[in-house]
Amino acid sequence: MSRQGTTAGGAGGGAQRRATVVDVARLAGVSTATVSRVMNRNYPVAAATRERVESAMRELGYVVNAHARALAGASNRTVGIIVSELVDPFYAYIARGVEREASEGGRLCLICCHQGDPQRELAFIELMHERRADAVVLVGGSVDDRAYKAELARRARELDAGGSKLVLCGRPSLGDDVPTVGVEYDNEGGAFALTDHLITQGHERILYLGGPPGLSTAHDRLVGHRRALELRGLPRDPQLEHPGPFSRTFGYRRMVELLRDGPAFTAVFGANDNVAAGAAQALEEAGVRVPQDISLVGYDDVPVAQELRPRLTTVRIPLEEMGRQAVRVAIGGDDEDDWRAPTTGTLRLGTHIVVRDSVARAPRRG
Amino acid sequence: MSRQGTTAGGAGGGAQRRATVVDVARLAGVSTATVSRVMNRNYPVAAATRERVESAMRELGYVVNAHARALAGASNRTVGIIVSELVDPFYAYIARGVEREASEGGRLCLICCHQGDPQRELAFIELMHERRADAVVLVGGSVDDRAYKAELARRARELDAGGSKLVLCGRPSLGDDVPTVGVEYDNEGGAFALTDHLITQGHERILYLGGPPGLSTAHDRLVGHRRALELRGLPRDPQLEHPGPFSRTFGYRRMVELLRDGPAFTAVFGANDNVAAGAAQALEEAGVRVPQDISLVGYDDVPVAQELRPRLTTVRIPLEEMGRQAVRVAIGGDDEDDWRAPTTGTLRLGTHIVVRDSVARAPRRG
DNA sequence: ATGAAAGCGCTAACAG
DNA sequence: CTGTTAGCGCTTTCAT
Repeated sequence: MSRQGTTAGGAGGGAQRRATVVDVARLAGVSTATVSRVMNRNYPVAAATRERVESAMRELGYVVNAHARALAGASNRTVGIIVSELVDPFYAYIARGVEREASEGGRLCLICCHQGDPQRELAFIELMHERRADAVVLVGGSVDDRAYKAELARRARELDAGGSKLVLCGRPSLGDDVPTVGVEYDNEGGAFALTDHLITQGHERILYLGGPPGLSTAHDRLVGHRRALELRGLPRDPQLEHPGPFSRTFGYRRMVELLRDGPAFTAVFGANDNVAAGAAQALEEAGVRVPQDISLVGYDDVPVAQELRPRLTTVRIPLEEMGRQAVRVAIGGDDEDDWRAPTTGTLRLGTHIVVRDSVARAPRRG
Repeated sequence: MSRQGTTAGGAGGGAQRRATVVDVARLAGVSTATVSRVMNRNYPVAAATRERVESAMRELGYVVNAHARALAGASNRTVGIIVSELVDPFYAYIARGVEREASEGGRLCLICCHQGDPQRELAFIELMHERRADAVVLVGGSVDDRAYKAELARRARELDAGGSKLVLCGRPSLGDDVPTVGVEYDNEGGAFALTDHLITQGHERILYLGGPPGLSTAHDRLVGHRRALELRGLPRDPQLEHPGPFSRTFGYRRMVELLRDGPAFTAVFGANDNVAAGAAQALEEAGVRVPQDISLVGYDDVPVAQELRPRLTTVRIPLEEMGRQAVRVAIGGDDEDDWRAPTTGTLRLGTHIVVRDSVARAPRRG
């Protein structure tokens, strides 16, 4: 394992001193200002000089220090994304939108997963603020807790005071007096449409499964569901509402229990596709046919919806687009002058039902 | 839109001057050194003083500037992840491992997707180097191109010279003289085992579908497949090998074509689960039963493998664990002294077949 | 077209 | 226990 520092750049392993502008300047026989100018191409430099500087940089293996650069004034070209779980397609697609939009704007993304813990979420916002991210995108529903919201508002103000923006992506605003921007989609309306679709097919007893109580997304969907019931004059039976995690596992387990000793129903509304997928598995294992015996719907239209057999009827959300808009709405109106960028603007994206094969007319009542 | 610095921190919208250590120090009536000490808790400070400083920080809405901190010496506590696609579960699970391990070590992750473009990948490595990431994790197979590899080696050396590490996660080493660390799993062996499993079940004509030619992962899997064939004395029919993207779409389309006018076969080996999922759909639509008529296997054991009906027999890779090890192997032996951390160590993780329901004995030959 | 020098905000010796 | 001070590497006026 012998090693002999032959190459410029050092012999590896330790933290040798990296080349700096000063080194480059010296080697090229110019001033540091000139080096800076050739890097940033924002000022005329003689071709010959540029040539020498660039070759010096190459020879030294020079790589500019982004921290020094950020400190000296330039934006650090970073946007932060905070999600609860990276492997969940719902978040993954939004994150992809954020990443692509950021990347196209020459920015890099800081990402982190709080795994459903509001405290971690808050801590991550702080970390990204320390890094002076141009924007911090908070993805997904938020918990309904007074102290938490107050803390969030405080962070939003701090961020704003420094010229950054807190972006609420898929969650309600914190109030007009809190400087945030947002990108939303319609949870209430989508759920309403879905339940209405079910009712139209003759379903009157619809099992509602999943959605953490206290999470904004879950709350809105449930409200939409109830509104549809009400509008059609159907009773709301608490026995049919089963809040819980947005997870496949929950959908599966609860469905198994309910199949064993639950109330009667002809359709199942999974609060998201994951829950519906879990329910589908339980139904399958119990020998219940979808949609002949029981109809099933989900929400989000993530890939699993098309993977399921029968394919799942669900609500499509423009996930990736939301991610893109999140950074656009935060960055777009921020460096362009102070062009009256709405400090508290909220963009609302549309959703729509995707009818596939998991819903049929309700069986004749016994 | 008048603004009147009423609140500490300003009234929002623009880039007000943020509070700095100097401001805090002044307000608390101490020196900046003391402020630094209370923040870092790395040096004794009188309780009363600390109290005053902390309250000053609160009052000013002070948030430390990570760039200044990084510049002044401390590590910036960042690890970079470079994947080709965030929403692909293969990458998502590895990324999750990286993120969790990093997060547990108090680090934040920079992430980016090159979408299969080696040039973008290289560019991102540079960007992360500029940010002085402690480690840059390159995830997934690499293209077999001389110039590309040389460039990668150069970047690895630069990174190493600065005390960072390039981590090769799921791709071959660049050679003993290139300072990288790596975490691998066995592509060749897993494919060998899978094909052998198929042969044991009486299959002699196995269609091999997908895997971009020139991508290391794809190459190794194909080699394993061929070796199993050879070892059992089965002929290798070029007609049965159909390289292509690692995508569901490719699996579907090519399967459709092959079903129409391809050679005879009794089993399909999808180079990964995505391809297998696509093939499964084509098979289903063509009325071909799996596994009675045709057996099907995949690789990776991502969630879709369990979603498919019948459930897919595949090879399990410890995806998340690979991600965790990637940062461990890069960070672990780096700040602990210069404890002869192997500069070019490669960790190899095990894989194993997961037998589910998509393989049956080959139908009697007609 | 190029150079000199003043910071950016923080940490880390080194003194008290 | 606390203050002073010298950088860290880069950008950016202001000169030349």
